Amino acid sequence: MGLSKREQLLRTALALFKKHGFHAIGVDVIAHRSGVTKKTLYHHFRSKDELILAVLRYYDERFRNHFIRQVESRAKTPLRRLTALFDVAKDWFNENDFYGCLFVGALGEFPEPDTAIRNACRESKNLMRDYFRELAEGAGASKPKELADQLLLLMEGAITMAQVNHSPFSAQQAKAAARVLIRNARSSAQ
Amino acid sequence: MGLSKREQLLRTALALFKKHGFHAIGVDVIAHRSGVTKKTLYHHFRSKDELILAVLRYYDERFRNHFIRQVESRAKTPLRRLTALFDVAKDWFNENDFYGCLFVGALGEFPEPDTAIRNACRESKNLMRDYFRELAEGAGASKPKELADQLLLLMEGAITMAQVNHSPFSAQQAKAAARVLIRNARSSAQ
DNA sequence: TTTAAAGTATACAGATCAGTATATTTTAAT
DNA sequence: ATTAAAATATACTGATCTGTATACTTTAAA
Repeated sequence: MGLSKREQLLRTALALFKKHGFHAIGVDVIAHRSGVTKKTLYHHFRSKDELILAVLRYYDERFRNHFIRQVESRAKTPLRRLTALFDVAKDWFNENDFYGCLFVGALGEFPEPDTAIRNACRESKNLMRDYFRELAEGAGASKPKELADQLLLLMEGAITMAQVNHSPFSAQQAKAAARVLIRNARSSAQ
Repeated sequence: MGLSKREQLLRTALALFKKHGFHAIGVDVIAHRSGVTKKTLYHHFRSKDELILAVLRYYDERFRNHFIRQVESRAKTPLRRLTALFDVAKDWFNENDFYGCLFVGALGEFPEPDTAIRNACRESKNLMRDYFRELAEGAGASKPKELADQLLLLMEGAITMAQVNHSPFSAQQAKAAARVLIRNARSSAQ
């Protein structure tokens, strides 16, 4: 047996939202392309907003897990992993279905503050930041939180510019900048 | 006499697109809130897409001019201006109608490559990058283009994180990182 | 003062939007 | 085999979407 209907709906909606955004995609096309009726969609999700939220959570966990796993397999020390972040990002930017950060897209389409959708986006970035901080500590940075936040800015900037230029080159630029920031943070540690 | 109808439409549409994005805002509400009929809207713009494009161009020129003017008035040497970029960004993040970068929002909603809308977004970022490069050269960086691109990554990252956290603090984090990158680029110049 | 452009008011077309209703069929566990 | 949940097919509501049509009025320049 294949995927559950719920999982099928989440996957289809994710692919469509990634490419076209949220308001441009209707529930009809999501149901149809999932091989499911609209009634079934509304059986699993009370509303389109709830589906969107479920998609964000679904994607958040899978993406971050995959990203971190890639980093961990590619480099074996916290110091090396700090730069490997940008190698993994480069692979991501090269994927066919890369259309920028889904969460940033959601923030741009749902302005109401303190809503479930916006909070999910912030939480996702926070969890990634936590991983950066863990690595920065392990790498012996003098102020690991500051270094992690700076590297996160480079990462987010690289994501944006990869989308703008339809090129993964920003990942290399960010990696070069990251090396400077890391060296600086470690030398001030002495 | 007040603004021309065309200008009024551009301003209204800009404010609405900035907050809600593009697909979530209909031409009816734009016309109505401009105090204009839909017929008049379609007299000035052939389609909604053309209105969107006009809004992007309108905003691009005004925003960049304003941004650069602020930088130039706040600091008087290229070196100081390189860090002043992030002070001006902080003011921007503090504005009531700050909802992230309009162009990044457009990229998230219009996936079709090589379209007028996407090209306008890329062009806008290119022009800002050119200004960064001009400053980096004037500041005596060893590789001014590289420094400028790195600072642009920090800037874009700061914009994203300001929206995520609804806080201008990312501007200060980016400024601190920028200082390190600038110092490094100037010391390797010797 | 004539005249053409720009504007208004209003309604409409045809499509699509989110979400619901009805009635039937499949599925899976007891 | 029975039964309840899950799914189907289909149609519908009422709203909203982009874009157009018709008929009338204002505006501003020649």
